[in-house]
Amino acid sequence: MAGSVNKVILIGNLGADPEVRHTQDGRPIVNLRLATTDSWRDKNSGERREKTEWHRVVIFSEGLARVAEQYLRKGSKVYVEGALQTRKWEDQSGQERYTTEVVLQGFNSTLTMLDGRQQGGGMSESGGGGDFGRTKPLSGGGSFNKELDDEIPF
Amino acid sequence: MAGSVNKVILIGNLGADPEVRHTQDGRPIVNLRLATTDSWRDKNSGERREKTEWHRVVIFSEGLARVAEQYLRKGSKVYVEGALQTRKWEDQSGQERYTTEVVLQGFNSTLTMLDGRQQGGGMSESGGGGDFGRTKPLSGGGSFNKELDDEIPF
Amino acid sequence: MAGSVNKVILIGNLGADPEVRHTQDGRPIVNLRLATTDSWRDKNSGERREKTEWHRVVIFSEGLARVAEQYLRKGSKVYVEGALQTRKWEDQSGQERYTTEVVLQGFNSTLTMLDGRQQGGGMSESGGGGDFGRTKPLSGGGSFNKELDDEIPF
Amino acid sequence: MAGSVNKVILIGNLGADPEVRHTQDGRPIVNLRLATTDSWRDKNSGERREKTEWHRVVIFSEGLARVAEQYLRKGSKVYVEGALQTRKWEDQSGQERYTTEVVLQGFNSTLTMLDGRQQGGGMSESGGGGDFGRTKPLSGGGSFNKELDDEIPF
DNA sequence: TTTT
DNA sequence: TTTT
Repeated sequence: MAGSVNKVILIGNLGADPEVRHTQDGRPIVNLRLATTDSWRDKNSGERREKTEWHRVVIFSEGLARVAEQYLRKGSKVYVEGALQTRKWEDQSGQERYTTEVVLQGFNSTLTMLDGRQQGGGMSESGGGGDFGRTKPLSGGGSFNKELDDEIPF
Repeated sequence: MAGSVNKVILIGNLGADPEVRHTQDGRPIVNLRLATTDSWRDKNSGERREKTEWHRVVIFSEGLARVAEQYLRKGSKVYVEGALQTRKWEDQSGQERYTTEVVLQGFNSTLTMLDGRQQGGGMSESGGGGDFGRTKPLSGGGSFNKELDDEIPF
Repeated sequence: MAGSVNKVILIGNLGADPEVRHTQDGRPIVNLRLATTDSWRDKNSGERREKTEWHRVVIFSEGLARVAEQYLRKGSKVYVEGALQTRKWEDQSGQERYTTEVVLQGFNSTLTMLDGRQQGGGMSESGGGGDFGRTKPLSGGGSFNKELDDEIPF
Repeated sequence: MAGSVNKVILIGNLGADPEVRHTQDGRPIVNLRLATTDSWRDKNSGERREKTEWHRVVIFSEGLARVAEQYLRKGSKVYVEGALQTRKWEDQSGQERYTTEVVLQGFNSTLTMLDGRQQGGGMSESGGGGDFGRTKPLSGGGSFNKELDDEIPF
């Protein structure tokens, strides 16, 4: 459709280490579980209330995927910019299910680490840190791989 | 959590007239089905490919809900700014299901109509049009009604 | 710096036809004057007040520049996504001046037309219209040309 | 104008402590100098190049201003969401000058601290830290005070 | 003037 | 399952 925009911006922390799968030709695809927490004061009780939202982030952009695999860990705080995508799948009983994800793929996708040092483990052997060893928000390199959705069993 | 952001920005067209439900105390809650379409040229075949993504938008902000009810129709083009929220529900067979929606509620929610005239019907009797008869992006008035999730059967 | 983001999102109308200049090697650079209008009701007087903000948009991305040149006209409504940049220049009297612009350059830049038909003139001969004859938000192609700032007299 | 959006999203570090001024009736207005840094690899030389952009942020929202005054210091990393605004002023020689700022005022303005602890000084006596002692992105409280632009000598 |  |  002419003139459409589909953009998600999240800042949150990883609830687990990145999950990495690979396509048949060896490119990495990374899944993140990202938490954002909203808190507010209840107008009636005056109590402070808090609600955490969990997001599924899927990184198809090769450069961003490699970076996420190397530098992100459980607890990492990241800025993520991608698009909403809902995919259909079948559960064990053959029923249709839908899962909505934030997809980083192609242009206008960004991943930036917001904590200079990793608080999880595993950084030492890989070196780097900070903004993944580069300093610019990492952007998707333009490869559109929508077909991958099909070939990958989530 | 300190320093978290959860923001969705969409520009698209309504696939149907807004669905309006009401809370027990009479406030409207509006559901929109919003389409965004992405198109690209396939790198291998060179063919133009297109993919439409459908989004569920739920408007809890009273002001925005009233405006959506009055002025939006199937086909309307809108700018929407809200937050991602996934809610759990049970299907008929008692199985847990999850639905992810773009929620307009409280601060930092916006709804702006992008077509000066309605292309669906129903605008004439209500007057208005353009940006709903006002010209500023309509913003959520701060009422947080997370409890509503429970009381409303989607 | 690690973890920095610089993003501007505007939806507004062009106050004039795009201005096009060319680099020595023939690439187009396009300047837009874009208006956004905010309106609100004065809390004291109750009167409706309105304020228009004018933005300078500079398009270095070759693809977006060509599209803007071809399809945008005075009055066109556009969605623009770019970055803030302030450049220094000297006025006639040799005094330092600063101008802040929204720059579309490289990744994470987007330009999308939001009115299907041009309301200014000049579209007929160029054909196109809608979302510039393609339907995906046009993104900057990755060419970083910061040096251009210097070679171009604004 | 119907359907306009004016939004700036920045993540960067403060180059100096917040500057605080007060209106005649005692409300604080805070100015921040915020740096965002973009880096890229030069396509010709292959060298890594870096460019820092400095932004003027003005906080009119009373709640956000108090928070910025209390918890932000030189070096603090923040997420800022506001709107672009260019104001005209006269220099000493009576010449018209323009300054573009990111204004946090009213709805759709947000300020979130992204470093849990202050690295500058001055936090100890004020306590707090983290997300300013609350955990939700702080939002402008809805007070539109555009008139302030006039009454304040920057 | 920040940060890495 | 994160974070404060």
